[in-house]
Amino acid sequence: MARDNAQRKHRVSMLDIATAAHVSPSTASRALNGHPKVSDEARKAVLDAAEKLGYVRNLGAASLASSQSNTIGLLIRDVGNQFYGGLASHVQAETDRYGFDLLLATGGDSVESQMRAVRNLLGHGVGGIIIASGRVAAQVADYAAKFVPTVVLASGLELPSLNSVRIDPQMEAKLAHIVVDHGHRNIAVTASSDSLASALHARIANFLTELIVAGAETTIISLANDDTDIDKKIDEVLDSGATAIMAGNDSIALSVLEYLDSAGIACPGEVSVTGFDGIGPYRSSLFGLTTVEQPIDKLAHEAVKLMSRHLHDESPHTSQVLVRGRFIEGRTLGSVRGSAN
Amino acid sequence: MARDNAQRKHRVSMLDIATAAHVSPSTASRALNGHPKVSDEARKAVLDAAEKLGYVRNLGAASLASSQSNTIGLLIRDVGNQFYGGLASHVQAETDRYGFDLLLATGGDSVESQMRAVRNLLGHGVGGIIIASGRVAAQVADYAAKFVPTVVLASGLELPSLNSVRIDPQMEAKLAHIVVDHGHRNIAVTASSDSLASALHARIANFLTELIVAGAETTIISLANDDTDIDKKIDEVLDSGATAIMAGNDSIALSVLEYLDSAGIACPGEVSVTGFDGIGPYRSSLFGLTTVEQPIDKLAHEAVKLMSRHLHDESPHTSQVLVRGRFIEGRTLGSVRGSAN
DNA sequence: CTGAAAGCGCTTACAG
DNA sequence: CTGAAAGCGCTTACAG
Repeated sequence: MARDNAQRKHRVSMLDIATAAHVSPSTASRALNGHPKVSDEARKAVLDAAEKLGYVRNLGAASLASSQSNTIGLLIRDVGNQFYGGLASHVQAETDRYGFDLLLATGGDSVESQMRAVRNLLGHGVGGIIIASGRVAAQVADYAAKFVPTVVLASGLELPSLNSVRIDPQMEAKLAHIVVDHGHRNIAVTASSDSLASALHARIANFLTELIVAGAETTIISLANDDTDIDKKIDEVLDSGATAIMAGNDSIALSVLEYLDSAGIACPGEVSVTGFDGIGPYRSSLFGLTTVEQPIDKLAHEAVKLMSRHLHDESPHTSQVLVRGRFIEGRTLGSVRGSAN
Repeated sequence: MARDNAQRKHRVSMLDIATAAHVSPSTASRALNGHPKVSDEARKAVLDAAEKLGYVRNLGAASLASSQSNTIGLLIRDVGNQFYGGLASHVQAETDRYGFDLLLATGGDSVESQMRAVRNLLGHGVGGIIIASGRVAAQVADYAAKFVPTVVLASGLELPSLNSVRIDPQMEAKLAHIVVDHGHRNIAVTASSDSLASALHARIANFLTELIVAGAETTIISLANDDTDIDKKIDEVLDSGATAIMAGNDSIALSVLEYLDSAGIACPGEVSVTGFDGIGPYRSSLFGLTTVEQPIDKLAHEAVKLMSRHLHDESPHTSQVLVRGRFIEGRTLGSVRGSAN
């Protein structure tokens, strides 16, 4: 209680507690790690001493000595992004359940910064890495996989050499199909000009494939990262006769809705809009956005489960897991005038 | 390129690169750390070898040996929360600028889980800890501060013994004042029944103080964490004559707006609503929410700056930094009928 | 400018 | 069940 406050220098070490508990460092270590072959006496003495002295285990030293690690790293592109932030939150919950410690690192948009983040995680001795980002370069994932078990989560990357967990592409096809079923035959799809945006690219590709197969005419709205030009581009596709806009995600859909609102263009009266992700405020009934909900809880669950298997078993084969999403019926998708619903 | 893929066991160590570069480990270490007193020859040889061999420095071992650390830890309650997620993202950007590595840990709602997160960070040898959470127990912050420099960010905690950075409470007062200026005299304020929600508590207290001083009548809407009962509570305060509801943050404000919308109660016609935070989709013109924008970029900037000072200087005194926010005029705050605006 | 040596805090065969 | 000892990968006075 009444301790000097400038004494944050000397951290109490395992040796300190071994001494206090009158046992050897070996026994202290074993007791602290819940090793079975320790007498109850010894265990209690050690645990009490640790508690009393406020011991904090030096994880770096521990994993150095054991060349094992109980902590897994999560590389996230941007926790400021509602979807990935939510995903991270669920991954946290899952690793908790499994008893792993979680270390998050965020890697910006460049390959370089992602590499740095991975190296940072690796440097801290994580036993495995989960990469949750719509913008991973395959090269970053490959690099990580060279060192520790790696699973790529909710990204567009799906190489046979990589473990991955993502939403079933069926959902993307299904959404496209639903739009067509509403009578739309001229449909604009937003695309990203960012080469790293693999999740978006994969999604758009799935949309387009389905639309084309269904015989719809498609237009692409190419968006840069912070596109301020979106208004003009929307006007253009509208002029060219598009009756629906399928946005790559809810955030983009929201930008579209905002523009339509400001321009006095009725939605879905004049043009329908769909999103993707279905997370947080984007789900608000006030928006009424027609979208697909990505099951971030299940995605996180599968990712950690897969990681756990790789950490424990020797199963050296990689796997690609798909989880189902859910269609959210909103008010922004309407039927084309004069068509059957 | 064509390496065996099962060989992820042996990581290349500094010794490997020292050998490859024909120098001693000492020199290798110095070269890698950018130590000035190394010949250009040696430095180049080492750096080349490191690059070629794909060296990843073991940060744990490094900080173990030097008892120093260049990485700082960020404890975040929930990155799934738009505000804290965004804040984390900015903190990341700032630590990058300063050349720190960042490790994130998320601590759930309980003191216990927060403690665990802090211990985890500490165990990984971080040199300092930033706690960004609206729900920190003072005890957690105190604990962290016992070991490393600690700054509490955007929380309600503001003890003289703790470094803190938060939005100027003036902004909270100002918002309350603006509401009164719109002629409202009977105002409901949402409050949280969660004892850990210090940021919310501080905010509510500031609202109430200002409202009471301004002579308004106030009612408190007490909300549990996942309150499903919010509808009834809103009805009650409306029945009792409230003409405005000041929500503790935008997310709560959104819930209120959704209910009003579903119940067909006009906003701001029959009742005005304000939020707080002003981040991301909550800022959408489609909501038109009247709120206050927290300057997360500045908050992050000040927090990291403060941390940096504590890491480098010896300045042992703690400081409390306040940054200004910005009032966002939306459409959800209206004037009371028959009052001056 | 460079190396040999000791040590950071832990774990883990190895021998009791 | 327990301890002495060696070693994990690094850094840093200390002596050249």
